[in-house]
Amino acid sequence: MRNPKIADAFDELATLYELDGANRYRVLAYREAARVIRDCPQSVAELAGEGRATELAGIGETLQTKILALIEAGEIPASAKLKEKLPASLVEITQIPGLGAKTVRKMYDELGISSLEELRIAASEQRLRGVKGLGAKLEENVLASLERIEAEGHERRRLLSEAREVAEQLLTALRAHPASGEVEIAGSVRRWAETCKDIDIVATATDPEALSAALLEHELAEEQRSSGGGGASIRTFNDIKVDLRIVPPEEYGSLLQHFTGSKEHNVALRERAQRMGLSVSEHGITETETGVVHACRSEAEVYRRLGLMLVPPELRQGGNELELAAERELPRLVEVGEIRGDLHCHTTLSDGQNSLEEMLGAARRRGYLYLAVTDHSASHGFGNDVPAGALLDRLAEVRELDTATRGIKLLAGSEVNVMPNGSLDYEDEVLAELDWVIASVHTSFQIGAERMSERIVRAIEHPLVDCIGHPTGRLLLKRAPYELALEPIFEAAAANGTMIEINSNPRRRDLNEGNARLAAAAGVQLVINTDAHKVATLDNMQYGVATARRAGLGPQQIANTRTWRQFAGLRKRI
DNA sequence: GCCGTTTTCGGCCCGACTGTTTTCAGTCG
Repeated sequence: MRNPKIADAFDELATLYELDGANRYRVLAYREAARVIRDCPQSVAELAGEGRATELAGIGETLQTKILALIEAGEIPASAKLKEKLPASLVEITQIPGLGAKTVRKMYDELGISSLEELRIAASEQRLRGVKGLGAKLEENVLASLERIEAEGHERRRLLSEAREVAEQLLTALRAHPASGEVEIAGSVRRWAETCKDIDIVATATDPEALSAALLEHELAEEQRSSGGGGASIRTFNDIKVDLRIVPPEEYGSLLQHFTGSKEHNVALRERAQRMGLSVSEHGITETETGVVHACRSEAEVYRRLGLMLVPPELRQGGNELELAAERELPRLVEVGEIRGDLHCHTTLSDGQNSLEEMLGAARRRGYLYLAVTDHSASHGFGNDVPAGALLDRLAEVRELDTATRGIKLLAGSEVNVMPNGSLDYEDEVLAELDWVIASVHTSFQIGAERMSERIVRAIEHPLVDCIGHPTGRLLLKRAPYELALEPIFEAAAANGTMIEINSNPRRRDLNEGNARLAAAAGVQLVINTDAHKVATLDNMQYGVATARRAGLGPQQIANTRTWRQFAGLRKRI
């Protein structure tokens, strides 16, 4: 059983307990456990089988027993028992914004509401206001939420790239406004998370009303949600919610820290503060004993007062970053400016939109020292296949262009398909002519973890394969990774000197941060590539670098921060 | 239910907002 399924079961159990009126800290414990299980890079089912799930923070003997029961019986006995008492469909009602377990339980006890449809009818018949504490406004909100849920399914997340585009435009506009002081993006966008729900911006201003107005009047704003001296809120034309919060300069650091999150990071930060006799909020740091409040102008001050190094936003994940910050051992993270070359891109030869010359010119303008052009291979579908003959023609073209170009080395490469049995779709004699070979899986995703891992390991062991492309095949918000075991893959890659890619396409981010961290720890050389299909998407490098930063990786762990000469020294073939 | 610079019991992050109240519980980020 995979981790997300176990995590979902505990989330459901947490809500059931909450509906049952259990101790809130017990509920919290189940929710925390669900999060830990979801984020765990190893199979929690296997850990529990070995009696080692208790090594995870937040999982004790009781939860381990429940995990084993879940795997054995398909359901946690405690959940089954609660579902005899309460309809399981109440859980789904708590998903509606504004309706927590307490309210849902009350509506069930007093009105017998146990499904979304019953809720809709009761709200439209204005029967909810008969319950003490519920009123007309709630009925209105419930109906609006139900309508939205019907229209767009559950709450819509979007790719970071989509939100960043909007966030950066707004940031530029707000910073240019005469009333603005400090302006910064906060939230998941600032942490470079894979997906996000909304955009948070925090600011100081000489005239807060005027700065709020600037957001409301921005050309991207479709709906003005609210406004005032404390900030403003809009919805953009592409339906992204944006919150601007404005505070006095002396509280700016505290506010920025607070709204950058993550939630898990802030919880850990506050727990640490409490042990020091301090209390952290978005207004400042309070000495519990004296009540003295220290408002913080900068984020650095927030962390300094807690005895910590400034934690880069990408690392604020609620992992071990605070311990590292306390020991002054936070890693020095790789930066976009340190990337010296891109080793995965496409041209019009396969499915790209720009020519070889155009891609080379763009790479050169970026200041790269090398570029590998890696069009798809012989068996690639969609009419974008490149027969061996065409590849050899391209090779000659690359050699000629490389000789004629100063300042950047152009490499002849290919992104070859790894067939289901692990073989490649060009003959070795053809591959041997190339400077750089990426092997990727593009077909037959459903062959099971074991066969998929063997397939990729075989490609890794091929002497002419330099690198594995987008290793897990996931597409964010679209397609789950295919089933595979990464441990043997990382082990084989380290042993064979085959590099592994962090694909920077914002829909891929593959490897993801957790797996990139594990790969680096296993001694694998990582390469950050864009997989660009046109000149503009060479800019996606920032997303791959963000994933590496979130994995805590520095330039020494990323092979393409090297010059080409240094890079060549890391390769298995010279 | 978990966990230990509070160490096997007694705590467990904080404040704003909303809608409903007339002093606050519930929800959310």
